[in-house]
Amino acid sequence: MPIVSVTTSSASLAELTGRDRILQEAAELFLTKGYGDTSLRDIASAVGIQPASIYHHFSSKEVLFTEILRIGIEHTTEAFDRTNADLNADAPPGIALLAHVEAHLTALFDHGPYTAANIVVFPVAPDAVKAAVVPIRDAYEQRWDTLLRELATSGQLDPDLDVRMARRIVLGSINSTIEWFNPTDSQKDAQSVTDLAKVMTDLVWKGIGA
Amino acid sequence: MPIVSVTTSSASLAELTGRDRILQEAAELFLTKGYGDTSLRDIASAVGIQPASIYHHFSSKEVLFTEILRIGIEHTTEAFDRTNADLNADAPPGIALLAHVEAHLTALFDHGPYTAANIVVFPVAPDAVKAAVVPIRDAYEQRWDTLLRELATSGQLDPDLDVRMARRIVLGSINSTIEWFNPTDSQKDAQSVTDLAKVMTDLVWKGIGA
DNA sequence: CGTCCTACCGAACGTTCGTTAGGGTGACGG
DNA sequence: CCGTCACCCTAACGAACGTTCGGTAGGACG
Repeated sequence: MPIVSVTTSSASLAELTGRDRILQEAAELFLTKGYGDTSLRDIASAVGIQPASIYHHFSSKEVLFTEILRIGIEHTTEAFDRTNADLNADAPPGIALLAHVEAHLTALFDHGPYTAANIVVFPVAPDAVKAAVVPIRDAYEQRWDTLLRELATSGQLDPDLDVRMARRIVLGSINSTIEWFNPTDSQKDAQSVTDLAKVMTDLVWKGIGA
Repeated sequence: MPIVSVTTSSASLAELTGRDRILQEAAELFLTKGYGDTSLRDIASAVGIQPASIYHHFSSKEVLFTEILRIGIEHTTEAFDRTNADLNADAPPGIALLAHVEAHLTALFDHGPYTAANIVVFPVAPDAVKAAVVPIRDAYEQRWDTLLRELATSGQLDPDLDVRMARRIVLGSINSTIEWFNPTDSQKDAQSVTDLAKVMTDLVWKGIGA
């Protein structure tokens, strides 16, 4: 059971109350304007409350931001574990990678600002926030290390690539898609997250060369 | 001739004077703490001058930051063009990609904060800064589009991958290395930028699958 | 009815912010 | 030798910042 309830992605903004509403609006603002340029007055006015009211739910701006990052990682970690549970034990290794890439990307685009903030804003976050979040990040990254190590020992991964470096490259590559991929613009470029996952898995697995 | 002189990477911090010194220190601070959490007083004290003195060289904080991003792109663009000029016309396509990946990565790690800020801080930069920088970014990205289109028309690129998307994936992948790669820590993990370029080129070209 | 507790408010606190005004000093060209 | 300019200074401005404090409306519970 999670320490803090996590808002489901299906809940619309207006349905949220109090604390969850603050988290949602704050996450969106932090993501677009960064930490330092987002004031508690910005957040409060987006929610429709007074700045002082935020302190009823969070003891400081840093704590609020840390909680946002934590929720984002929690979403992603749960998606990873769910995928692991769903995966057939004797599934081909390419399938396992694809499934986890898709799970990661789905978490990334479904829970929008929470997960995205971990990639976009975390690198320039205050040291105190970083320190609080790093352990949770590590736990998630170790899941990937385990996955990639299994692929390597089963001979399906280039042995010249050490696992930690491979994980960094793979996660870095798929994370970088948040800078340009938008699952909601269903224009002619129309691509679902599933399509993106396929493309990105192909990239890291087979490359783009013909 | 560039509008503004660009500091060479070999110049040490102490050698720089006035304006260049401000740019260097500001770039480092922006990169680590973000835009909003870096004050002009922070920058001034790092340089060893008074906050007001910055206004002799830059008309505002936004202009200073914009100039840093501009210099970073300029470095990268020049590295791209230099590589193009050096490349033998009949070089194999794999070599061309490798050369440009290496040029990009070298620019990324050689001119540290200037180029890195474009990846780390730009996404959360103030709108005015973004608007000023986007055109210069586009010019660089179009160089990559041209390169990838040449690889595609010569049949060496997966035809299912459209050029713009391929460019985003390739640049996103290699840019994401700044989050973890450090060329200066010559520990057992010792790897030069050249080594990294080789690995990243292999990734986007052939993938990590065995 | 009295007593909590949750969720919020209005007002203010001290601090820090980006920015401006105006002055000084040393190097250099006429 | 005088002006000009580059470069930096001190001092201060109003605005905005994170945060604190005392208070209040309303529901739950005895």
